[in-house]
Amino acid sequence: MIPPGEQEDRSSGWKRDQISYSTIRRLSRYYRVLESVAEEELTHISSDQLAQRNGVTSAQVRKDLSCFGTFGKRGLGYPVKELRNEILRILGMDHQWPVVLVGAGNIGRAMIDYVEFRRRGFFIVAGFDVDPKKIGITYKGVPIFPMFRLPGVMETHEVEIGIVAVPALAAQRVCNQLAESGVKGILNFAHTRLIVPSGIKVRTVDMSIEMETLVYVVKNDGSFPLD
Amino acid sequence: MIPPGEQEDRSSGWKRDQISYSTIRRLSRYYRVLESVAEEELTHISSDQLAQRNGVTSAQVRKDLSCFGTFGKRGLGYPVKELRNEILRILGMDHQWPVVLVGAGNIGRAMIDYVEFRRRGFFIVAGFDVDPKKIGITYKGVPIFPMFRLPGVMETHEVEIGIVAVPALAAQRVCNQLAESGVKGILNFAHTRLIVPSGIKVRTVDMSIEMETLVYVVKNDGSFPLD
DNA sequence: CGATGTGAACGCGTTCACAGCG
DNA sequence: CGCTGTGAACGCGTTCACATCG
Repeated sequence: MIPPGEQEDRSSGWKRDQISYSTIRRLSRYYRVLESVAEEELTHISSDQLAQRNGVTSAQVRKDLSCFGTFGKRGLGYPVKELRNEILRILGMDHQWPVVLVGAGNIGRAMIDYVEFRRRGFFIVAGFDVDPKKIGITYKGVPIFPMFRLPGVMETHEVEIGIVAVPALAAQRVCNQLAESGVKGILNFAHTRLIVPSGIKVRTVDMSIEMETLVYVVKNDGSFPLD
Repeated sequence: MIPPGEQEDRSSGWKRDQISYSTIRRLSRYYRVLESVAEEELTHISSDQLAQRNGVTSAQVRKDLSCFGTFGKRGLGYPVKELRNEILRILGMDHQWPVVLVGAGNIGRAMIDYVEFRRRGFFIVAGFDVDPKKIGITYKGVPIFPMFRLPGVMETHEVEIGIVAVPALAAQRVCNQLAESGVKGILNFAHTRLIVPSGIKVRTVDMSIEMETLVYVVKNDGSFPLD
């Protein structure tokens, strides 16, 4: 049913293969380590060091990286800064990503506050809300607009990513509005499964599920890894 | 290196087996569907209906449930309310879980606001912060205390779960304090990998990683499932 | 007949082990 | 010799297929 799925090369010489969800998430964590190591002026790092700092095996690190190219030097390790830049590029963090935020409640404002976001190249161009008391204000430099301005703002800023931080009951409606405005990816904090047209990617972060998973392992001294 | 790990039966007649992380998370979602279905006064639901409402296969649903017992009736489906209660019990949500919150910033307050939490049996007994401006106030009925009161509050309320909602730089210190006060599980929102004594479970929710994963699939039209 | 429960088959990510190279 | 890169082996969660039972 699924065709062999050819996959052409990108800008630099990638290997073709199917990259897994887990690999991408680990890449994101390797990057964090490389960032701090770079400050220590170390020039090279071994797969084993990277592994230990992330709670995985060195073979895992090497496999993950080998999906994208050959970055290491045998007997030496990986050049810290080069590898860091490489991962940056792979993740698409080598340029800025404009983002819209729907819902200016606590979660929404937390996202605006989140300094790590800015550092990683995400910037929230505007927030949107239905609450008249929130509309018109500017929170930490981010203007909060009424919903009807969503399509316009998304178009002018060429926004592809939206954050949904509204109550569960409003989430699907907001999601539809984002979809109509041409969103490509949604980070959803609402306690609901969103239905989207095919092609739009949704990542839901559900605090309830996280808590329940945590409680389960605590209660049963569960042995599966949580992280 | 890891001993075979026997696993004894609990209260009612569970099956012994190794439950997977994914199974628990799905259970949490099945529960949500059962909740809404129960309101529609339907008495039974098939694995197929449960599956479609969650974007998984019916075989998956049956396998998941069969880990914990035999709840369905052949040719009929699963009794909605019974199954709901069963899952409630499996997840440990059949009783209240007192929780402490460290960090009364936006994320912290978002957790206090999060109504779903209350409904699921989590209640935040107190918040803690180092900011004198926050200490002493009460947010939505939750008092905010100075850090030194953490051990006392945790003991009197027999708290096992803590939420870390502080900046990355403070997270490990807070984590240590929680550990010393006898925490069993931590939900961590800080952009850091926490080091904990063995036995303490940590679930980290890192918005940066979520965003970067999302961006990757958007950018490369990634084909792996995000949710 | 309809839907569950489950052993067997499958697919895929992780780990192992070692060849290869600086 | 040290560490990378990688094919092969492994383990495990998912899917298939069907016996089973109301």
